[in-house]
Amino acid sequence: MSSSPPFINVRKQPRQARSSATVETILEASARILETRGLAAFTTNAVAERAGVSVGSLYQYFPTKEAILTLLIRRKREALIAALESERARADHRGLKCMVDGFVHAALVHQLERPGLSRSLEYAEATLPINAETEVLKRSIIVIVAEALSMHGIAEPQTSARDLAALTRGMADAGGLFGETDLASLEQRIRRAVYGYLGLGA
Amino acid sequence: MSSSPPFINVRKQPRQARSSATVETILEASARILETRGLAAFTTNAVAERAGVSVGSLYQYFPTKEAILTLLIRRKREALIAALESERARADHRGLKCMVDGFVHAALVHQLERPGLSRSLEYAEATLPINAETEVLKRSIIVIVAEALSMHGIAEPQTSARDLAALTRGMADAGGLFGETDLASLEQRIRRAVYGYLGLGA
DNA sequence: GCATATTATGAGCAATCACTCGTATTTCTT
DNA sequence: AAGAAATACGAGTGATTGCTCATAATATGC
Repeated sequence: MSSSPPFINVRKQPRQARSSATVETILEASARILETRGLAAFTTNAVAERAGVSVGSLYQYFPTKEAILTLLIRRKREALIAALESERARADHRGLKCMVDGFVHAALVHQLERPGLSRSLEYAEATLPINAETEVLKRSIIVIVAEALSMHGIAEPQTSARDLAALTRGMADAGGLFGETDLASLEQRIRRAVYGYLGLGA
Repeated sequence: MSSSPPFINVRKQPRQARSSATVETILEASARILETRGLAAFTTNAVAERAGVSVGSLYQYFPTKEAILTLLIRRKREALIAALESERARADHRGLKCMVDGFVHAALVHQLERPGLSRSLEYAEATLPINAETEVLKRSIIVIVAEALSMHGIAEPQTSARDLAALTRGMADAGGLFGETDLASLEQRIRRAVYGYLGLGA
């Protein structure tokens, strides 16, 4: 009954620089496999091989295959949360429109950085047994947007935040799948939909 | 060089009623597994067991596991195409808004009928090696909407059709995941976004 | 009723899966 | 330099995978 470990998904905490590097290598190899060949190709043997690391090393830091997925999801989420929060802070004294633009831009850049990876992690999360920690991060993304919307008098901020996130994700995903390169154009089209949803004039 | 078989995904054409029933049973069992337990649980043994059929029977009608997925995807696509086309036919003499409403409604009902199944098939299709036939169906969905938009003077009808489909799918998917029951409310929110995208007044 | 096609069966195969464990190597501490 | 701790290794485990094939059961045509 001593202190609980800070990371339930990591079997052993890296104490030397080289083991931290190993963990990062494993995570990046996993990400590459997920984005290029999808969840079906995501096997522990494949990850170890791609990372240039033995399976044994992999299992020293991750108790299960799913733990890798969970950590990847958490990191992605945290990155998006950071981006959204910096956007909210910057937009506090600006108008609703300007702030929404910032959110859309952050979400779009975030997702189109590695579209295939985002897609795989998204599906994995919907299929995986519900992870409390991941769920909290998911909620807090919505909460950040919802609070910002609420501050500008938008009705039903929670629902609106969920809808806008879903709308943006859907269009970004399709853009990634279609091989869209003109990010600015896609961004503008998303804004049109978002403005319409919020009842703002174009 | 005789006539090519009508279905490349079916190993043997059912000739008796009972074998057709077997094929349907296999498809429905696959759908249930996909929607309740996801792609990872979708194994041929699991499908056969759930269908109450032997693996051997399964492989008499489907050359590979992926062939089942392909057929499920094709059927879903064809159903949506039929719904959209009936909507287009009915809306020929109505306004743009009314027609768009019909499209949104059809797409939403189609996806929320079995949200988990839609999600799994969607991801499977993005991961599977590109299937020409499936790609054609995907395109024709966009074409149907694009032509309708074009007829009402919407600029960039192809891109707009893709965007609206993606937007609707994203919001519907999130609604399904969230367990949203009020279909009418979700439909109305989607319409707000769509109207905004198209530059129509609410 | 009999021959022939059609359909159904499931034990079992090779391949692959997630994961373990005994051992070797490297780094840290002193 | 030497012992201890941390890290890396990879052959090998049992389980599961996609799928085959020899055989049995059923339906159809005459």
